[in-house]
Amino acid sequence: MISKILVITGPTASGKTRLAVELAKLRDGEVVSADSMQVYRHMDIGTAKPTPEEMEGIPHHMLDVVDPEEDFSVARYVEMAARCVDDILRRGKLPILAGGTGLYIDSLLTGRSFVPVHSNSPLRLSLQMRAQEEGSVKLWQELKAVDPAAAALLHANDEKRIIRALEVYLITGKSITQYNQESQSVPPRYQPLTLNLSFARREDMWTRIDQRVDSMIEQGLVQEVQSLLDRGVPERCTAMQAIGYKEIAAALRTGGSLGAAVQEVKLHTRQYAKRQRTWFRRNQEAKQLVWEQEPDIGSACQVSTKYMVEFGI
RNA sequence: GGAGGAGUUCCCGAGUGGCCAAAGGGGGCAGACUGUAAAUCUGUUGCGUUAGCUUCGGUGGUUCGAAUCCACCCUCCUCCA
Repeated sequence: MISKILVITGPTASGKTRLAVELAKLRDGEVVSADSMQVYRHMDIGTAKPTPEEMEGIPHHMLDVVDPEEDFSVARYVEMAARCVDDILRRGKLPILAGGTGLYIDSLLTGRSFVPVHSNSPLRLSLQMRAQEEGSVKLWQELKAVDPAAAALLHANDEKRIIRALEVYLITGKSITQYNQESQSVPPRYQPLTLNLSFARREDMWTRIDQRVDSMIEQGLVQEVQSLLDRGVPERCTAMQAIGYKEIAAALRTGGSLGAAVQEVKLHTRQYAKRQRTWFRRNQEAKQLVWEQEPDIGSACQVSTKYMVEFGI
């Protein structure tokens, strides 16, 4: 018997957090965040992490689970989040998985397993250096020799994935294609009712994004970034790649214009939202909640409740 | 008023007689995505289904042929008054 859970997806600033809390209140649920950046401590403003007030007493999981300088990855996410979800289920409550990181959500739901090769091996470093010097095409050709199926799926410029595929083979002697096939045969871990939020017109989404970025600045995003830097968090670590952090950190380092950095943050956020939309759009099963102009949580709750009853949660 | 310089496709910016619907970058749009995923990568981007049509500030020339040459006009910038 596969447990049913509620999943809320959608691009950034589409109202996932608020809807999750409202539905949690209505159905005695707890929220499990599916966000690759909200997992980091001390990164609150720029990740739009729900505040205690916004949580309204609803327990939230998978927030603040690692320090910014720590390594984190999908594999760790799935492991930790699954534990949270199972625990919520065990306590007879409804798990509400809410977030914008498509890979994390899909990986958790499908029960996908990951190749037990850590991504910070010395081998990876040397492959990265070789990619710099010899070009990723060279590595792609090597991959093609040992794992033609993987090479066929990857573009010769897709350095990161080529390196991953290659390191898996070199370390385990087994191709990533084989691992992936095994992973696909695993039955899904949960049965989701997915609510996907989106805006009817992208201009409305852009407006909201701009407003959100402006308000992050007002709330002190610059200081938050500064304190991360003061803390010694290196600019190249994953956490500092987050939109809103990398741009401002760069401006602080170079003495560049903060105003220009803010413009960049807005642009990058829009582009990110676009990618999220692409990811979530391919889920044909998802129930679509489309905002006419702004998120209308009230009516979304009603519609969602109906879906939930149909679905049996 | 005088002397120079510049106006290119959504933006920046190359292009100085044919190989130019026009490099490159940005942005947009579309897509991919199995241990960095807020990352990374790909395709596409004047109109038309094709023939072809309409573009490079404007108008008119030169030429078999012009974004590229000439004339005048308009706008902007710099310098001298």
